[in-house]
Amino acid sequence: MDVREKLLTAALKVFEEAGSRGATTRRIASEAGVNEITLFRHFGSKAALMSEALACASAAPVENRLPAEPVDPARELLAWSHGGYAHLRRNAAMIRTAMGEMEQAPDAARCVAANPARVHEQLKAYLARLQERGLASTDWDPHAASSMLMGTLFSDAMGRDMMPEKYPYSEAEAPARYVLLFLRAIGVDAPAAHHPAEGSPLQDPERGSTHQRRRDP
Amino acid sequence: MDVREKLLTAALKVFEEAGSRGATTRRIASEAGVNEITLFRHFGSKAALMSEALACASAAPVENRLPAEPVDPARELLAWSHGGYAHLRRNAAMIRTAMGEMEQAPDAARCVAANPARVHEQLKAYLARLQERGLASTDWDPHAASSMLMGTLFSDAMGRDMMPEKYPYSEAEAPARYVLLFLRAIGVDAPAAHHPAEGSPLQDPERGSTHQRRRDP
DNA sequence: TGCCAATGTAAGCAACCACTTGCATACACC
DNA sequence: GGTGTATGCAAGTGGTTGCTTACATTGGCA
Repeated sequence: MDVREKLLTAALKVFEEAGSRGATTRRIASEAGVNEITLFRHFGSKAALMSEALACASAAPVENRLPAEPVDPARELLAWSHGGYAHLRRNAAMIRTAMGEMEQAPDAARCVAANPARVHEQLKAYLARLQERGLASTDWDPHAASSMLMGTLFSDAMGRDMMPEKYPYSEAEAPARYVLLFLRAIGVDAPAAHHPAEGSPLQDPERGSTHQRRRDP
Repeated sequence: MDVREKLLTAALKVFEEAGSRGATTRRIASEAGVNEITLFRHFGSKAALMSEALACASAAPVENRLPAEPVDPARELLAWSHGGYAHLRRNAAMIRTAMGEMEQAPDAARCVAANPARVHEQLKAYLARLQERGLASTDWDPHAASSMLMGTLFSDAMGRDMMPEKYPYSEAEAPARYVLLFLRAIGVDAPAAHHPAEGSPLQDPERGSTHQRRRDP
């Protein structure tokens, strides 16, 4: 493994667990198994190293794609949520630290914030398309709905480390639980038997049987 | 204003914008308009000051209460969301910083996490009561639903400072947008004309008229 | 007036920080 | 063998940090 690369990943790891002030050049170099001077010879300054490490870390793409034309909203939103949630969980520590230092290093925070802003636009467009195609109700706002689904996944991914008792579901099944509620919110039918392996146990036993809505009581 | 109190609020403010490593005793004292030595004479050490400041800050109660017995779910959940959201917005900087330092100072993070964990239990109990009383559908999980509503409000409150363009709604109306979606998710009717002042403009024009659900197409 | 507690000023300490200089070592390539 | 390049080691620079010591000032109260 190249020395530069070792230093970059070490910088990211130390940053995650100590913040930029706690990420001292000594600690980063030691984490990379490299002399501290090598760090300066390669990157010139700590600031340059940190900014490069953060930039290349948040450039990692999210591997969840929504089709331009929706076909099976339940299945597509579930797959999308799984991918996005996994990405959030993988980078949870970095995201938390970068958010915590937004006031002191707004550029780092903005670099981390670029990704979700773009993803939000994609989801919003997909949801609007659902409405156009008659695949969902039309009496809700795609922007708010997109914020809702993303926010739910985000705060689960961030809070799971801080309040484990608040999240009894496994990371694997949590997104499905939220998506189920979300589909009801936007007026999409609950998924049919698409995923026989994981479809059934995610709802309460009396599933669907008592779906009463009080209409003008 | 007492010197102790001035130091505590100054410590909190500096912590919010610089983190615990950036919150130097010199800076806190200067922020409080007090000599640095007075800080040590009052609190003995920086760690003691910070822990007391954080403890008393996160002890501030959330002023949103849910009734033990639900009467008007839409109105009650909307009021609850408004209160909780306002509290989150007020403490957003502190919460972000504390979350970012979870790895280095887990006790501070746990002290901040205590409040939402308790609130989550209250909301979950309320939602379960809604189901028992037949005021909502029964084919969803109160735990996941509580996480969803809280997570939505939380990530809006945290992200609004970092990505203003992602949140075009004002802080005043954002909770209502989410609550509207949430009520649909849990199968509660949209609020009737309870809030004539703010009820109408929060839904799309064709409100309720095209609430179609594809049933076994 | 004298006393005492709270606060301020000045100076400094050891530890740590980012970063530099000077020199030794290793290894690849000609 | 000679040369250049990458790395390591030792030491040190000026600056900051948490915290201390010693002494002066203030103001309320007996």
